[in-house]
Amino acid sequence: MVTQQPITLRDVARAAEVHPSTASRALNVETRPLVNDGTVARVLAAAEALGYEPNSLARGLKLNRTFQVGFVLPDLTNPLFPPMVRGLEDSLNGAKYTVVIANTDNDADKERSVLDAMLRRRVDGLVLATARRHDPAIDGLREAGMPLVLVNRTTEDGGVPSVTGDDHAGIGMALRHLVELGHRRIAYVGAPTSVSTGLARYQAFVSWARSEGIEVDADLMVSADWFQEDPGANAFRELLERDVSFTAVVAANDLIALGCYDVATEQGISVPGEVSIVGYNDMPFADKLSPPLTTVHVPVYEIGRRAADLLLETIDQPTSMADAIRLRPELIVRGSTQPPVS
Amino acid sequence: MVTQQPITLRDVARAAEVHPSTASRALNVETRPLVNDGTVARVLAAAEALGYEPNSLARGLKLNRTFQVGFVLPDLTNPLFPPMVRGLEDSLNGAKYTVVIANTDNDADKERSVLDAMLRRRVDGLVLATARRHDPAIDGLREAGMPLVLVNRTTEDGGVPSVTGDDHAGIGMALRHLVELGHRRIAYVGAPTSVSTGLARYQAFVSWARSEGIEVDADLMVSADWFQEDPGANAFRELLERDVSFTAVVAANDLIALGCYDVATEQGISVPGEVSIVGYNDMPFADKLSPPLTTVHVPVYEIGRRAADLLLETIDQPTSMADAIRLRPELIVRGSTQPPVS
DNA sequence: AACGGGACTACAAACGTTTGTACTCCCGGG
DNA sequence: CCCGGGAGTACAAACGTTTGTAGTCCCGTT
Repeated sequence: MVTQQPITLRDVARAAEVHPSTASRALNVETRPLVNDGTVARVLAAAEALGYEPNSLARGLKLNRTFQVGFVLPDLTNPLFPPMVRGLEDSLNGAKYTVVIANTDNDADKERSVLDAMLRRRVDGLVLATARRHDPAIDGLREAGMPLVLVNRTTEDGGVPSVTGDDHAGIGMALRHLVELGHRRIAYVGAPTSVSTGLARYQAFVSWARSEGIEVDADLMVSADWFQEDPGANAFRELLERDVSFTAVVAANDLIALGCYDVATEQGISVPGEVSIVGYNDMPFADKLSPPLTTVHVPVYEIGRRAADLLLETIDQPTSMADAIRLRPELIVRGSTQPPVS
Repeated sequence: MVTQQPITLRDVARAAEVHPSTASRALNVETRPLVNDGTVARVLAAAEALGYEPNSLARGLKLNRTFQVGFVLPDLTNPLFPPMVRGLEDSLNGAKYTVVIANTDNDADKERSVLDAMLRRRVDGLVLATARRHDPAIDGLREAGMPLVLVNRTTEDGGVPSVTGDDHAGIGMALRHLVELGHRRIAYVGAPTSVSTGLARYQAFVSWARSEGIEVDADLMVSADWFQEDPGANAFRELLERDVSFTAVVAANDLIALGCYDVATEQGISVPGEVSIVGYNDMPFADKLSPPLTTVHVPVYEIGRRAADLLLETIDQPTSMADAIRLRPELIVRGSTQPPVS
């Protein structure tokens, strides 16, 4: 912990009595075979003894890399993202990379400007949580040859590696849970289909409803304007005004479910007494709501880790295939669902 | 958005028909007076036209700076921190700095290792949210000459700049609120006094109780083992077992208050019917609990911003005074407090 | 006995900046 | 007429790496 002025490669070279270039090759596992085993040992010992740590600026300058990757997300304050950031950092720090976070607040102008800043900062790669189904910004980045990985959402234009939760499976778990409890009239409070998750969850709901033999009634489906509480509340109000009967609702995410909660208390509807609600994401504090929210847990930390790994791969060999990794979610049953009373 | 291979200083020098060194001086506002006004104009124009962005690696290598600052915190997943991170980034990115986040999970070994990693990474400064009242790690960093700013918590060994909420004022707001509602028997569910916030809030409670003419009864004071839900629940249970009467409790933070909630429902005690509870921090979703939590809002984003500014100052002139900035909190009255029934 | 070549190592240039120093003008004063 | 000096600019070294190339040594083959 004492002040040590930086040890350079020259220092360890001198200590090992070799030329700096030899020391460099000895330390780099790629080039290590080029140098005699004895010398390698000497260099390694010297480096260890002196506590040598390569200067990543010099390294980056030479290799034309910044060892920084950008993470572009709507808003770090959304509880979905901190665990993802932890996953990213845990993976990337090990590889000596650094994560720089940028928030777009769902604003197109701001998104453009943060992407621009990232480019000028010369990040080595980008993790994007802001993809729309057709996204010119992403096309631009790809053309510019920037290594990319999408998380959470994907684009339909293909060719971009991504790591997401398996929305089809997840919605299936939610729906089957309700069906098993005995619900037959199940509503869906969705989200904009302009982003992949909104579309996928909608489609999954329809498809699972069919395969479970549940009636798919357009009157039972509404869409919130965004994945947030107020839009969710508005959508649920709209649903109630239609005056159709239902005993349960699947929400496109937890915040929308929260909006449904609000309207339910507002209108004196008991949850889960009169209507069961299941959310999506299992955000922190979902267990602290009243009633505790039954929801589908998506492995967010893991998504971060895998995205990091994928990005590193892409940086190292830009030719690599565009994997689309889907991680399996898990149903978390809490207090917001129960058999229908009817 | 098109692929542009990097423009270097040589390029703009060539375009402006000057030597790179002259271009460098012209672009740097510090050294600009050294060069003829006309040439400055020519260089600036060329740089603008070519879209020149200095390579920060080369710059950092020369200046012996990484333009990275570390943010060491217990856990990004704690909802207190994301807004703070946003504040930090908003301030630092403007100054071309990058924030690298490290979590300690409240583990001493891990803290040591992340600090070590930060040092080896040669960050230009550190923001610490993990200070204990006497903290050898911090002493070590100071001796090593690392620019530091503490947030949230402070150390008592002095001399380190810090940005915190004003806990004395905040606890005062909480207590006065309860007194104004008519409460006289008010309990305090505290937190470890080994960290500054724990101590300050405890002392503030005692001091405000006195000045408000409230009896300070040791039987009404317990301490949770940590700022978390389960420890809060245990502490509250202990308080109840003492079988002393009280009508309200001040909790040292929101999570501890949450623990009190849990025990209350568990033992059939109605909040706020039988006992009012006020928390501290105003964490996200505090308004979503049932009942919505009355709490003291601390300006976390602002803390981040100010910490960043302070750190930049400290980096630029290490002689600068060790300011201790205290930001004023605000009472947020929600549903967990009401006049005592008695 | 000479030579090709493998194994290893040293040399030097380069990445893109910043900055100390030296150079060239040109002007005014002695 | 010469010289000191200020203003402006160019030169070159340096930051700490990586890597292409050239050098040395020695062994085995002819």
